[in-house]
Amino acid sequence: MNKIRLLVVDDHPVFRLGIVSMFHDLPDIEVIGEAADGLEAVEAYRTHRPDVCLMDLRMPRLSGVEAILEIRREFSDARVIVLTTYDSDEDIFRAVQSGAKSYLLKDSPRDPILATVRGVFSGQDMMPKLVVDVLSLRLDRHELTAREIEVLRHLVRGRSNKEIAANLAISERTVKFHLGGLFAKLKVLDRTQAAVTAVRLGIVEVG
Amino acid sequence: MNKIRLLVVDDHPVFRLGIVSMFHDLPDIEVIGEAADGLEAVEAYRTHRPDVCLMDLRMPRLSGVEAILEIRREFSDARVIVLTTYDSDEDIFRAVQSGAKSYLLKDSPRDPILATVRGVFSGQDMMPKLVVDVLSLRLDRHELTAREIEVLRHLVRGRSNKEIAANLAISERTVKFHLGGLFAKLKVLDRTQAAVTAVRLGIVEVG
DNA sequence: AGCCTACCTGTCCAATTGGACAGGTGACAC
DNA sequence: GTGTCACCTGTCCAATTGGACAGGTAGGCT
Repeated sequence: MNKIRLLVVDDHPVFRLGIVSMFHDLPDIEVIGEAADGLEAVEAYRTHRPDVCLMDLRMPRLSGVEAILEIRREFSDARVIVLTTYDSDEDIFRAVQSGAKSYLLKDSPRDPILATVRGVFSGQDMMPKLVVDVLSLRLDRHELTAREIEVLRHLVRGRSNKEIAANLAISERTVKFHLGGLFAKLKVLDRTQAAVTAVRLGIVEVG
Repeated sequence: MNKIRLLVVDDHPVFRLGIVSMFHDLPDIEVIGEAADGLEAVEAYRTHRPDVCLMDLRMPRLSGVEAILEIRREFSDARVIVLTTYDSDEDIFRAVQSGAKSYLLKDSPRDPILATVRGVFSGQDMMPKLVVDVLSLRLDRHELTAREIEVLRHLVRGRSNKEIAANLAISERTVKFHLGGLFAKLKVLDRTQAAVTAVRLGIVEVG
């Protein structure tokens, strides 16, 4: 019998250890890899091709949402379960938009976590009621494009339009174009509000 | 040989499992008790009299800081290490004030955690550079004048200089004057970076 | 083919921004 | 008194910003 092959992604070593211990000695699940941030997660996914991935959201270098997007771009059938501390509607929304199959909080007891891994492995989406409630409130929101998110990342780091243009190898005018799209989608009026909003909603991580 | 007797306090079952696993099979440390919130921690401390206590901060019923204060009121030589997710200057400040011997983040690797437990057991205070940095940032924050903080709060909410001026009943020029002071003290070059920095350091709360 | 989308670019212009000059006040301490 | 500090104000100017025009390409879907 083949066990469910699990990839665990979390930047907290101790939490990873807890997760791994939780799955220790189970007859039907085994942890076949660990990653400490989004970049490592993408690499580990390419290497190990796990059946299911447990993914934290807020991590250095590449956030969980960014990692899920990248993984699902390469492996559209990837089954990722978000396991995080945070339950803000924005975190939930972005995680589900990015293609996560479930959304669990880190203070969940052991049994629901095991049940979710088994359910997602068998192809089900296992969204708790909380998630459904949150999503029903915001069906109208539009996703930011990949380019807009790139520009937003630079913006949050305090780069000027000129610097962003040089960095992305596009014209300054095009940077303004993407900023316009961002302002509209984030419902703000200038770059400062956009930066604060991006940080508040967790669209861009700051360190 | 007597092992270091450790009490682990955290409201996340998975995280407690990780901690306990980390100390499993060590020759010189053993976990002799666990608690899931501050009240349980105080009771467990009375019962077990551990050598060292690992304590989370944000927990139900009684917070980590409250638990430390209560424990140290009864056992003034108690050695408590804070182990938490949060690194805001307020959390760090209050933990150090309450008498914690060290302050670790949950994303710390295994070895520094072990080293800290051993160091604190032998009577040292083990404050990582993080704590020193954050406390000095807190001093920097206090160098901001009351007016500057007011301006900063408006800035983070996306107000223009004109709007801030109207709101504070001062001239637009004076707003610029305060902004200049903020840029220098926050070591940034424009309002966008100032806003992001203010949010990152927790000087202004959002959401 | 037509349609849609993401993406890219240009010119022109009004508004905003941030800094360099230069100068005020009142309060509190030595 | 003198000094210091937070606070306030002005003019002038270069740079940046953001928007209103008005276009372009490449790829996917029907």
